[in-house]
Amino acid sequence: MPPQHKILPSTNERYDEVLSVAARLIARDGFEKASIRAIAENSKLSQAGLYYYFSSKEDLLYQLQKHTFTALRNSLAARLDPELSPEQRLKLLISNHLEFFTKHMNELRVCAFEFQKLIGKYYEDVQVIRRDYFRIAHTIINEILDKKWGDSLRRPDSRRLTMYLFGTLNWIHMWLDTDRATDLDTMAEEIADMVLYGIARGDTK
Amino acid sequence: MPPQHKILPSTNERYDEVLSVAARLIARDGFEKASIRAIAENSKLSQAGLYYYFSSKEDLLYQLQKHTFTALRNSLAARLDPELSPEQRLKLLISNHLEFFTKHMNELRVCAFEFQKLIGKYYEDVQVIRRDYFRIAHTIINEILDKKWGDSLRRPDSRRLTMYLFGTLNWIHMWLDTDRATDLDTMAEEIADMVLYGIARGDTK
DNA sequence: AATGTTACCGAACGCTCGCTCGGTATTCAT
DNA sequence: ATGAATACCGAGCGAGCGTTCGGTAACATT
Repeated sequence: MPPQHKILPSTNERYDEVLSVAARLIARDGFEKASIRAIAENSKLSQAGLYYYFSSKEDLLYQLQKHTFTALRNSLAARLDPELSPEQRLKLLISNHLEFFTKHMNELRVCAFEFQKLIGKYYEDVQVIRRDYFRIAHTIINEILDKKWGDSLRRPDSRRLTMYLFGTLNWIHMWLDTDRATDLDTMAEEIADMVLYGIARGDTK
Repeated sequence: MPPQHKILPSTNERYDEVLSVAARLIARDGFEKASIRAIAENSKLSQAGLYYYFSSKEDLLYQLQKHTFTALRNSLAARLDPELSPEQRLKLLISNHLEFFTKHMNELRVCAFEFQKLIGKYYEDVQVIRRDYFRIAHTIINEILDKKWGDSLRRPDSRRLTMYLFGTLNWIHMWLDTDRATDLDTMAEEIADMVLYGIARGDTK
């Protein structure tokens, strides 16, 4: 675990507000352009005051990503029932992801697009949770492939398929209008249907 | 068209080298962290010398994106044969995109992830080409949907489906190893098959 | 031979950045 | 009552940023 400036109780209003403000500004302006000064002002803190809660700007980004990604993974893990078919679990993963999107758009955006800005131990520590989330999806997709392809030589690569799905999910930040995010249930079904059954007629293949 | 510092002949070695170096550094470090100093040094130019070719850092990003995106769209347009079925045209779009990826990875990455850094007229000018590229994909997908869904109420939204596809394509920059990019043909087929026919058995739907 | 254009460069300006330092008011424990 | 911990703040440092300015050598034109 990377060095943390201070161990704080998780119920700290100021701390949470700073994270929320930082997520908003970093999501809008990018990590480099979102200055400590701007984050402090919008949190009603002085710049120096910020450093009571975070040891550096990178530490702030790290806390934000770790907190968000952990919440996303836990939200999924809590819902996944091993009794469900892999197809149903895939739909659940997608709708969980999109639901999380509506609730924590800024935070998720920062996780998706700024995670390469972390280096060294900060990076690796977040990467652990990231990989965990990936592994869940990867396992589901592998089970789906088992049913259709078995050990066939034409079986597609499950890791890449998982990446294709995450591409679709993460790219939503780039085009979906903040306010019009009402069709999330429809979208979750659309994406699941596309990945599972395709958009073209099966018999013309 | 945004103000251009200078109209230069397109066959200018120095100019091309600066664009190539800038693409490499911006792809690696991001637009803000890739400094004019670093770009100049790697181009064997002084900082001041750079401003002979570009009026500002934003102008440099604009030139890079416009040049790259135009080449991508033209490459696709030249290959698209209206005689082909929409399914075949979709495969062609995907393999053209991935082939362009292998040849101009840095440039494409900058187009995908830094296009929001342009503002005003710079942004809109690139957006025109971007939209053109989108429209081509959108049209193809609409034709595919026509065959399966017609006017059915359950027909999925073609714009969103197009965005899902671009998400998959653009996200490849985030995970594909530079050197190991040998399976591009396999990947193009994988993506096309996933989008067109899905990864699960059709009869268990 | 004189003039203009092209293709640069060294130096520096003004600004913003992340971060630190010394201090302070408030709360809490002894 | 006193000392320590908590939760900050004002001011400023040094570094790096994009950009500009005044110059200049090489070449082309007249």
